[in-house]
Amino acid sequence: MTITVNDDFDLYKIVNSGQCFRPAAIGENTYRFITGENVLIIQELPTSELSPNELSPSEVHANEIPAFEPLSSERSEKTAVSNTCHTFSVSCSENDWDSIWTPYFDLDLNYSSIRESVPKKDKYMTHCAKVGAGIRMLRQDKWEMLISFIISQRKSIPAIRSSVEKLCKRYGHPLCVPETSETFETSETFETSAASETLHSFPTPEELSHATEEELKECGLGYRVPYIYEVTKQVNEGKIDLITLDTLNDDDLFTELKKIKGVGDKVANCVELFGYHRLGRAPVDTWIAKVINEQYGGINPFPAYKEKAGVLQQYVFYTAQHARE
DNA sequence: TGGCAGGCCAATT
DNA sequence: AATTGGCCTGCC
Repeated sequence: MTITVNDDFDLYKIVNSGQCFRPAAIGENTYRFITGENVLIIQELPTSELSPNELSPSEVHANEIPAFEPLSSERSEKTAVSNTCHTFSVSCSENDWDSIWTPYFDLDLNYSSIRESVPKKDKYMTHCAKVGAGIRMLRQDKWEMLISFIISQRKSIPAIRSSVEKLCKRYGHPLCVPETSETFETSETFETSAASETLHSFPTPEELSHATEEELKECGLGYRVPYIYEVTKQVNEGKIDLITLDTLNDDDLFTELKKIKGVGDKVANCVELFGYHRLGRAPVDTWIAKVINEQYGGINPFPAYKEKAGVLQQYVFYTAQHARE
């Protein structure tokens, strides 16, 4: 079926914003998302027309702003408009779109107004909001975020993806993948990467408890193995209840998450932002630290943005990662 | 080819 | 409280 979105919504940027590790591009303007037992294939359709007062793609990325270039040819020029009406073909029912995917993509929150609320005097933030427009804060699974971001330390994004996929393949269970051949055009470049193999869920705590420490090492987890092993045991024994933790305020949740072995400031903030949807959290990693030093004289600008900090952090992170000097 | 990657922990001041 | 070395592994 076809759906429309009247707010910032850019699948390429979402997939490449660092907040998620499993969603992927599987074809021309076509992406696959997974949450729980559900798999979504979503394809952006060409925009029919722009309203007169909307900016055209070339205007959006013009000016003397450092050139923003897509990482690869996966992305066609036509889809670069982020702040207009988008049409998508989706593989799910209307009911599933409303009850599962609308919350997942956080479509009830107006992101363009967050973007536009950035004061002009914060020039760098304004620039990043423009470059990152279209990113949304996915409401992802708490357990998956906790494990994924414990794994993420001292790893590059491709390495994180690789480890997470190994965990899914070995300990998750098979998922039903929507049929794509009729509704969606799949280009040859992507077919081999995703379409051929069966897709697995992210392992539940129970499923992951079947892994021995020796087996976890084979997933490329290195020194993080005891962290993963320990937290899995604690969750299964009920010593950690990720759902109940959601009743805590941001600071108390932070304190509790940091009690977990292998979870420091950065990971705790990531779990809060991506797993608990605490949008006031702005994790400081090496990229953001660099920006704070080079653009803000060493003073972290995010806390002042209160409940918008997390969204803006994603814009900045995306910009920093994709900037070409 | 080796340095480094989206850190954290423990030991040391 | 602040600083520092060590750590598994894979990617560029």
